[in-house]
Amino acid sequence: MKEYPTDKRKAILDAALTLFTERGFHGTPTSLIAQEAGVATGTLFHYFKTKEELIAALYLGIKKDAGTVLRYASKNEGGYIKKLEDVCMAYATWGLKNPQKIRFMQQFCYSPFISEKAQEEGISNFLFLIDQIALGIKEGVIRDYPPELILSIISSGLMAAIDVARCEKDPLRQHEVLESSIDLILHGVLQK
Amino acid sequence: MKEYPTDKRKAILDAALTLFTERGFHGTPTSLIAQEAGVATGTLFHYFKTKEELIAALYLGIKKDAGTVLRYASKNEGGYIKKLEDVCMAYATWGLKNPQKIRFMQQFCYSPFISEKAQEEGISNFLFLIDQIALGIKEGVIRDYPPELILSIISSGLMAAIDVARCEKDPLRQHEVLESSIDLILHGVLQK
Amino acid sequence: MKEYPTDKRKAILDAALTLFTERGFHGTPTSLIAQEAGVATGTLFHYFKTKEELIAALYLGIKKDAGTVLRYASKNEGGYIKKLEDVCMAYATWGLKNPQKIRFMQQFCYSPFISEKAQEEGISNFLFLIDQIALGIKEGVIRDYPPELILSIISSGLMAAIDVARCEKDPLRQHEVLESSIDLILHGVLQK
Amino acid sequence: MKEYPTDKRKAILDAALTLFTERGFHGTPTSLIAQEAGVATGTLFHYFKTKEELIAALYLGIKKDAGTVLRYASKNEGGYIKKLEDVCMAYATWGLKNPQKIRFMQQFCYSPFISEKAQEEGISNFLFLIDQIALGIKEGVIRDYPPELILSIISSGLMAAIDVARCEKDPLRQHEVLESSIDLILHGVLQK
DNA sequence: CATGAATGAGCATTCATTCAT
DNA sequence: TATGAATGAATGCTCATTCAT
Repeated sequence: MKEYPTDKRKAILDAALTLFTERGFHGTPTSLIAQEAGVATGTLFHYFKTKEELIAALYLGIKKDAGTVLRYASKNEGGYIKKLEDVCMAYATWGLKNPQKIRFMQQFCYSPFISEKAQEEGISNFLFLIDQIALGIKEGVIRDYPPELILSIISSGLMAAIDVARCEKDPLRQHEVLESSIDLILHGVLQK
Repeated sequence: MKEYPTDKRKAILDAALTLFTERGFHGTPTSLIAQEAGVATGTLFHYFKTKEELIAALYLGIKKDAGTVLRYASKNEGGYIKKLEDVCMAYATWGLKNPQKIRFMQQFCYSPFISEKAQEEGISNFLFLIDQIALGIKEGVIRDYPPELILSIISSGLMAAIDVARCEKDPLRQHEVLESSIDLILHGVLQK
Repeated sequence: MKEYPTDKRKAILDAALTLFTERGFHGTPTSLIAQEAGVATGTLFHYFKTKEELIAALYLGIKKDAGTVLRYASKNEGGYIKKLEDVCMAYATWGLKNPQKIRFMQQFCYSPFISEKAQEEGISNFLFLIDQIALGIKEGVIRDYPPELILSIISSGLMAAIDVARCEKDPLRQHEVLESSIDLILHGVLQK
Repeated sequence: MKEYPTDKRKAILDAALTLFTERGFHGTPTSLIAQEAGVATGTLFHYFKTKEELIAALYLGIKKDAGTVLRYASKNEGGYIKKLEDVCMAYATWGLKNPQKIRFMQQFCYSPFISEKAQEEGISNFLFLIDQIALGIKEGVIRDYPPELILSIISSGLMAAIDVARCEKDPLRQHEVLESSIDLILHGVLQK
């Protein structure tokens, strides 16, 4: 399905992202979103039939963003391990630069506000990583454990890493934290 | 009846835990909590001045629970590594057996509903682990990285492990998943 | 300040005035006001952010009403004393014809429900009378006492007069009471 | 009916007076009154069956207080006019020294919270003044107007005077204001 | 497409009052 | 007498959503 991004539609999504991360889903009235976006309350419901639909759209957009980053990074040159590291670093860096998006995902990935359909649709962006990991196992580069488990552990580790890195002010130190984290995480996952 | 004087406070907390995890914070009216707990709505506010205070009490109680489990496990016999494994397994097992408590923490640890004070108070139960990890580093058993980072990665990994394990029906399989996870996580953290 | 009197806004104010005087501020639920005004509860809060704001609006509106009556009467032809009598009679007559507005002011002028700001804003409508009294003193028509004190005594006397007059059924008798009262009050204030 | 004032009963009345004048009737929960009085919530309802009964008791007590002051002053030596002045000054002075009681009466004399019965019972303390005024008229000392009207104007004038006097800090100035006021008020009421 | 006034169900919280102890 | 935990009806206010313009 194609989307026709309008100024207003984007303004609403942007305002919603900021407000949701600052105040939570239920702490953010649609009227406030509309106001911050500079549109009328009715307009919001013109673009999104429901508040939940707005949430879902935001969720899927962010997941797609993240997926794009991952896919792009996985096309880098280099051996399997190098590529795996690059993918992790790309994801972590993206998360560090988009704190609102990360916070949004952290806040809502477990919440009942995200419908199952949206949940699954969001996950679909990451399924290709499962295949990559399965390949790594077959090639003897990655330890032989269920690929889904490995992916889960890696991604949750990266989320934690982003949180820790965000506590640092200095960008250099932030990068160091991410590198350390990726070393710690992958060291547990790789053979040898 | 007389032997077990109704602990209304506990009944409220229990009902709240179940309902919050099922329906989310804002999806759960206080009236419903009171009803499920078998008390009047006013009674709820007699024990908890505010809905938020109820949340905080729940949060802290669960954190304390988890802390107790950890502390108890860390007194086991055995070498440093064995103890670390035991602690991880104890925590993961507790999480698996208390899915509501884990879900609650997952849902609310990032949410704005938890005040900073409660947040910090909750974390305090885990600070002793930082010291343990620092000790491990000094003894050359654990890789030389910031202890806070290591703790973050371990605990987020365990949370992910619990999620994956919960997808399995067979308790044996569940245990296997936890063991695999702990292997994956600690392998990255330990020397050699 | 501009006002945009809407049908609904006015209906709410009218209903509130009646109900507040009949049942008191706290004895009047906003839901009842809305119902009597023929609007939804939400509509009331669309026009008045708060129940207190509704009160304040009512209070200021009535004060403004009264001020208008006074200013209009003070433009009458005639000597100073005649004008003073006219102003008093105009005010008392207005009060007698608008019993709800008078009762409202009596009930709420001392109450903590009226914010200080509203209080002062309300009084501002009457400040010009102070100047008039000061002028009378300078011209030797009014006895030499603090103008504020004289105004206080006159206006409280008029309020009492209205109360007494209201006990009469016959409009003629009511008017007589007012004339008697004004005679009694001004006789104490005027020279000679 | 006799009253058996207990420590607690008095403590409750005192606390109630202070709180009612500070926060209004409905702004003052019985629980707060009990707390300030240093008794349990149940105890308040032991002495006063109802919050309204407490109000009424307070109201009648204050009215009785005021009545006592008036009766006492009306027994002074001196001619009719001197006695009238004394009574007015005694009342005004009492009001100035008991601001809470005055404020309470101002707040509640028009409010629907005071039952008619209590209202009438309260007024009964002042009926003897009507007779006094009627006597004054018969003797040609007071102008020939309805005694109830004259009493209303005098007492409302005194209330206004108290309000104005309370704005002064210096007790001497306060007394001056009261004397001025009584002069202004009675000058309008007395013959020649 | 855009608006924003209007809606009314729903919710957190309060508080007078009761009653078992 | 005195207590204070318990009650639950009542209330101010919110907010997602609609719809006439």
